[in-house]
Amino acid sequence: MSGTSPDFASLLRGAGLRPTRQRVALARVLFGSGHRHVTAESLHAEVKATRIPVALATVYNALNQFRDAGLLREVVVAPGRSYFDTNTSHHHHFFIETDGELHDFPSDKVTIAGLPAPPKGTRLSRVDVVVRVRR
Amino acid sequence: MSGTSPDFASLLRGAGLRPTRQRVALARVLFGSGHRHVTAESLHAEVKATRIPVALATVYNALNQFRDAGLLREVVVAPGRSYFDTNTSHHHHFFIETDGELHDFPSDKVTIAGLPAPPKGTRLSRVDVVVRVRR
DNA sequence: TTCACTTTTAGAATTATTCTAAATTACTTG
DNA sequence: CAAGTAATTTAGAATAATTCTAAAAGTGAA
Ligand SMILES: [Mn+2]
Ligand SMILES: [Mn+2]
Ligand SMILES: [Zn+2]
Ligand SMILES: [Zn+2]
Repeated sequence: MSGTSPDFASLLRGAGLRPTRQRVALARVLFGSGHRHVTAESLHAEVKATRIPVALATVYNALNQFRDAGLLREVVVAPGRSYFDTNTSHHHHFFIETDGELHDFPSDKVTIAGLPAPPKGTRLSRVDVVVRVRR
Repeated sequence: MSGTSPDFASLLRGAGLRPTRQRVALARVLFGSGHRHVTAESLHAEVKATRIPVALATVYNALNQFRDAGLLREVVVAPGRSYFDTNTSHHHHFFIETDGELHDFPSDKVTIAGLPAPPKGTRLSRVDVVVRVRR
């Protein structure tokens, strides 16, 4: 039978990370369903609800490692908190300022024309578009 | 004779803020020359160098007040620190990730087409474009 | 001048995040 | 499988940015 449940251990190994109990639990929550935007705190709460013990420091460690491995990207839209995004493909965001929610929107319909060239001695890293809205 | 030095007291009064010694000193540094992107720490250092005593808490207070009054806008591009921008007109930013520098670029040459409509029940607040580059 | 507010300030508090050093766990090898 | 070693987790301390508190100082109206 073909695998219906994704293999998080392999995902982690492929990223050069040992598939420990807590990394697998975190990966399951992060990558088990559709794309997610989480904070360290929110992810910590979700995984604890899963009855697997994880320290908040481990969540921070894992998020940083997952990001460094390219499994996540970090999005900074509000002062004082980082969001981690399971959607690593090219896309942009709505940020609902009134309640701190982030929503994706695809970049393929969006055209940005007329961007100036990067300053001398620099290479383009990424173009972020954040559409801020309020209720 | 026509005033060659801008009148920061009036600027502050016009914003509904008393022109105290420290607010005037802060305004002078912020608005006395071309557009600036400062952090609370960097502004604090600059004003202290001017021999006017200011507490860091006062700098935070003033930056928040100036922003609320529309004299500044706040820009969040990196986790854990806020930049305050004296350019309140519509424009976008280069962010040099390797050294934390922010540079303006005018929005009038930039065209963003195909943005989806704001989610139901929300109003557009602002569209931020950040071009991230590294050395 | 006086007086009622505002503002400033030092230092404590808060929040998000990272660090430390010790305990535990994962993988390798025998 | 049993060790051994290196990687990981963890509780709690430490840091960094920012806000709060309550008391002292300053501002401007009268
Ligand atoms: Mn980080
Ligand atoms: Mn703020
Ligand atoms: Zn996203
Ligand atoms: Zn700017």
